[in-house]
Amino acid sequence: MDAVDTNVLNTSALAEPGRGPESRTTQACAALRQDILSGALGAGVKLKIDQLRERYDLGASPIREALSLLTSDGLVERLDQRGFRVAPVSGLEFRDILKTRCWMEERALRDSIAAGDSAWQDRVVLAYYRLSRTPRGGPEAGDLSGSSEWEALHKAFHMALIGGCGSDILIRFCDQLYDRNIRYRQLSRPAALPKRDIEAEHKAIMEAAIDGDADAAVAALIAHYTRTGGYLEGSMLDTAGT
Amino acid sequence: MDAVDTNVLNTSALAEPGRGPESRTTQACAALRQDILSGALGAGVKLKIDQLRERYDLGASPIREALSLLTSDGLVERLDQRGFRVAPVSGLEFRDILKTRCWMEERALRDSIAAGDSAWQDRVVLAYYRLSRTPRGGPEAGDLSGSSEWEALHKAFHMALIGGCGSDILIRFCDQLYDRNIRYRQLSRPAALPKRDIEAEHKAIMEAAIDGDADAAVAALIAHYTRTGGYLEGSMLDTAGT
DNA sequence: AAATAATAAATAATCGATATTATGACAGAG
DNA sequence: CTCTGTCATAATATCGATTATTTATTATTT
Repeated sequence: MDAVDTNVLNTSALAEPGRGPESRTTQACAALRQDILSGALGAGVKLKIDQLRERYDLGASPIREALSLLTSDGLVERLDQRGFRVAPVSGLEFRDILKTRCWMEERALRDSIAAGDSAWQDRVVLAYYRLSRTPRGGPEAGDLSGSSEWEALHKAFHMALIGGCGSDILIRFCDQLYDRNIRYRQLSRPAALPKRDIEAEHKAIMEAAIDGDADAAVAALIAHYTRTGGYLEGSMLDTAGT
Repeated sequence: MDAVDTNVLNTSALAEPGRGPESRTTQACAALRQDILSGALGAGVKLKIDQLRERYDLGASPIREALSLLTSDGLVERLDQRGFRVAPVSGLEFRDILKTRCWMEERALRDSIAAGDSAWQDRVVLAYYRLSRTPRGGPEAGDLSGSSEWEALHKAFHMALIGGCGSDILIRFCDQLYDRNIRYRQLSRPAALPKRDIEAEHKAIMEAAIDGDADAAVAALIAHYTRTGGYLEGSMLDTAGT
């Protein structure tokens, strides 16, 4: 029996020298994802092919294919015969994402802890360590590129936490929801950030998880999410731009 | 002038009836989904563009785009620079689907019952009624087209059950998993079917749900799924492509 | 003879151009 | 003054052909 690895589109900008040249479609997909998640392409914005063609210096085919790939991830909307646009945001969807995410990640985290795999523990610790020693480079720095490295490590940490649950499907769903959630965080970045000690929260989650204290780990994780959620909810504005 | 629009029943998430003509991409997507779910395109089979181009009498672009759309639903796998193939099956994945699906649908069903929306109840009753009076037309009939109508109604019934949960995200995930699961059912169709009274199981689920008895409804639903799962597990053969 | 390199065939990915469709302005009727 | 239908414009969706890459085959070398 071979463990079939399901397709993972979430390439975190890893350029491997030895194997495989990236197709233009893959490039376009990564670039578009990046720009949507970072907010460079705002919610609801119409994605005209020619415009994107010029922006990324690519042909129309790879662009279209990349947009198609992103639609099922909920980042792009496909209006039949009317082109593509960045998926719009709404308070309703945000609450749905938050709720579903908390619930799914709780399950995944509990399963991971229950499995108690030592390799999993190692990955969690390592991911935490990398994250903790990387400055966020957030609003005060203003540099998106520095911040994007932090973003990657942050995601890696959270994915490592749930990575031992044994369900590829659950992991993939959480991955999708993580990405969809990021956009909402970007919407009110300056407001919510400085007030909390996020690193301490991460540490609490990590330690409880490694200790095998599922209840504490889950509580810390949920608090981590809902707290962010609360901030965002306050400073959310429905920018349904056409 | 010769716009022959083959109106295909779109099992996908959002489809507005009465609206303009379908794009070729949408047609291709529906046709491919149908053929993959029905098993006409077996698991792991390589999906060569030219081959599909001839099969559906379409250009390469719509085909590629349709395949890209199906990728994120887990029905098609995209090997960078090496084309597409039907997602392979495995016992591991089957168990993952079954487990995750039971767990997610339990949640969705409980939420739907808790919400207690009367419009939701109506939809459930209606869906059940339609399903119950439609013959399965399964292995003995051998007619796939008749059976595909039953398939559509069966899915509609199960989606109606969880449709009142209030979470679009959860509904979509369940939808995806339902489709992914169908393929496994097709793999061992003759063996598992005749032994049970599936209609009675549906009735039990429906009645408990309408009565507001969440525990009973969930128990019946889970039994419904795991029973099928057990049969399949027995007659499963790992036809791994590579 | 086995392993490696070179070549040929097949197929995927991409581009440029065309046909189709939606969008928005405008004129004319009610 | 509002509504309705028509037409010009912009954008999408699609096709046919070209280019790049992988896979299979054959030839060459140790």
